[in-house]
Amino acid sequence: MTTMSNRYQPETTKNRPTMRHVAALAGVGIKTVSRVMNDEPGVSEATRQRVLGASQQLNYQLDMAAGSLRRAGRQTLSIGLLLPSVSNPFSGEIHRALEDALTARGIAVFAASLDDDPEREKALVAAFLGRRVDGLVLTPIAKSQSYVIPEHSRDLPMVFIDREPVGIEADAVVTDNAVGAARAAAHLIARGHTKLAYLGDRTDIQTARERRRGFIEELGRAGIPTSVVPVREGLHDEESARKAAVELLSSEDPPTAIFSSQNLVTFGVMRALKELGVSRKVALVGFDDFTLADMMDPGITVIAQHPERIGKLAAGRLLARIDGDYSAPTTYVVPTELIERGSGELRPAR
Amino acid sequence: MTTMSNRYQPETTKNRPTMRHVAALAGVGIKTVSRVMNDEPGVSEATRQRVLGASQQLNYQLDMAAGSLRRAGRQTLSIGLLLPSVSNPFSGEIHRALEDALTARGIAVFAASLDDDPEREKALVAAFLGRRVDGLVLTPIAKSQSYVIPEHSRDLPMVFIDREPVGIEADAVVTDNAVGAARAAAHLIARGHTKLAYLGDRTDIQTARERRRGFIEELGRAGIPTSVVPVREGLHDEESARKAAVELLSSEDPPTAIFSSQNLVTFGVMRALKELGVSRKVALVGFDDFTLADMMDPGITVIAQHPERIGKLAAGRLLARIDGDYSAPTTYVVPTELIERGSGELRPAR
DNA sequence: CTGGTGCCTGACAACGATGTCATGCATCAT
DNA sequence: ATGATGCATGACATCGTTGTCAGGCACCAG
Repeated sequence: MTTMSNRYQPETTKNRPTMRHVAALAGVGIKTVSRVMNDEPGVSEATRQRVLGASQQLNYQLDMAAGSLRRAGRQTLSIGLLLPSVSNPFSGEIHRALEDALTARGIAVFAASLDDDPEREKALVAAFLGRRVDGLVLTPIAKSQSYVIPEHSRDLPMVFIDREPVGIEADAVVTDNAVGAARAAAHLIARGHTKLAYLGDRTDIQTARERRRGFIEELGRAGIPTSVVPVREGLHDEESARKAAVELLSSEDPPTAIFSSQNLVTFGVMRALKELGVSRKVALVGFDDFTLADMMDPGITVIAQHPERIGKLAAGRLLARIDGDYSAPTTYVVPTELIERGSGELRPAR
Repeated sequence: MTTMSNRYQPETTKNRPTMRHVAALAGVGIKTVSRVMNDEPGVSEATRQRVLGASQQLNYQLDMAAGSLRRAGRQTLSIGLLLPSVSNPFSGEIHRALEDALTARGIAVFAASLDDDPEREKALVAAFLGRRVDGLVLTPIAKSQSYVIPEHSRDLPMVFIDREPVGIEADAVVTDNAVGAARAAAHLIARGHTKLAYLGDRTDIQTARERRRGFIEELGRAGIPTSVVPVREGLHDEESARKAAVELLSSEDPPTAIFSSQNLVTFGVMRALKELGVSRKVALVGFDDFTLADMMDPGITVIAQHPERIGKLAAGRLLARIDGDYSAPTTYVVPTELIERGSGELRPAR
């Protein structure tokens, strides 16, 4: 019987109410509803209240996707964030700092993990782009980021974090890896060490290479022959690092100090030192801080990064680009901090 | 002169190419482009190749938001995830497990932190809803989640994690808090302890209350008068936990075993024990596992939760709901695991 | 009373895509 | 030759919203 009568009564249906439903209930045009929902001027207070009432009654909510389809500038108020892994504490800190800066502006964050997989990097970026994000914050892992050049030249805001991109000129926020590693070396040398060893991550990771470079160069500056310095690389997990450290420490001329380029490697070295009973004899400085480092015995001296600063800076750059900053791309370098806790202050046994 | 001629040449403009651009370049209708982009049948191979070529030349990418506006079911292939904090390792693990299950289906994840703020919970849920997510995974913190009833009754897939929702019947995936805490108590009692203490988080947190209940009830079952058991609550950070523990241990009749209900509390207790030099005298079992727990001296015995299982289960439920499972809401309980590392196996000093 | 000035308001097209449906063409059986 | 069949294709309406623009009404000055 009633063909049209209840067409706009979403309470009965399972469908979300739209502006038309609200407009019908309030007895106004949909454009007026749009004006009220967007706090635009030009609506009488009486009408405003009626619309607000109807919208609450129907539990109406603006569809941002539909809106941004038509709206000038087409912003979706969402950005894509690509991290090594969302379960990595370092990434988590960056994520959090970014989020804080962006939610203040009503921007939501798509987060995804790339697991050192270059293919995944491209696929996830494509997934973000398909969702029309207003910007990207990426930890690059693929050999080149030139695949995003088309988007970048269309002025899609884009900031790379932790590692600098290759094949594209874009903003980046990175840790001062080389300087941090050099500081670790200098710290150990100043404590009398001459037999230092470097234990590092896979060499295809830019930051790992930078850390090695900084460490080795500092040894060179101190006059230590760098060609004989033990360098063990390709360590990507705790166990391989532990083995490498045990091997090194059991050699005939073991190092008196170790620098580990990354958390998991540091953990592996700590295990090796404990296993061999030399935690208080062999010095250790690790790159990157970690929870409970001060509770170890001895406390672990580290070169601390500042993920929250990286996140905050990246968010700032991204927002500036979103707001129309067209200045030349820049790389921002966040300094590290050496935190003394004991393990790095051990002196070489005579 | 040429008014329309270069209207569809996005290479020259800063605008994203649309289907019309691709269609114009390939010399076909936009519906054909749509068919090709969506792998729909009914397109000759020759046409297909031509469209694919044009789309690659223009670097075209489907606009999912526009598509889902019209598409049946209106799926956006994105979900909202609300966590205590994205920088919290426990949350990170859940996030990661969820992501893995969802990206396999092409679903992207909006992640946000709520920082124990009930207002933020509502605001963030609203932000997700405005973006037309296909589902929600929420860690409830507000007193009641009845505010999402409208969405829930519109069949928006929704799974609560870590804590059960209040004021709404919906799927939930939680840790077996009471049983885990009881197991900790039983473990300590079996080692001869009769003077146990409980150090816990804020009592407005459901999981904290459950853990206390489980712990205390187990003491009761063992015949220990529960009214005199020291219970210190409202500890939300390391420092307050440390102070509480020092105070407790310095009292005239100190406990011989401590159960801490949460990581930060465990850390605080560890500090207190170390400070007072009783790490090897007072037993400790902490709820929730943490990195390097086995590297402490002694290793810290914990009731481990399984965040990855929670995430995986939650993802499974969400996908099932998205796929049209209309069965009654259920609460899934993930069991805990006691991991012996030393601190929980210490016996009371005679 | 008339014309001008604002303020509210809604009709309509458009955003970029997909669902529906009609059309054209080649192929095939009769 | 004729009608039926099936495939490939595109015109058009539509999704929920916003930009544009024109119309209506009240109010004021002359």
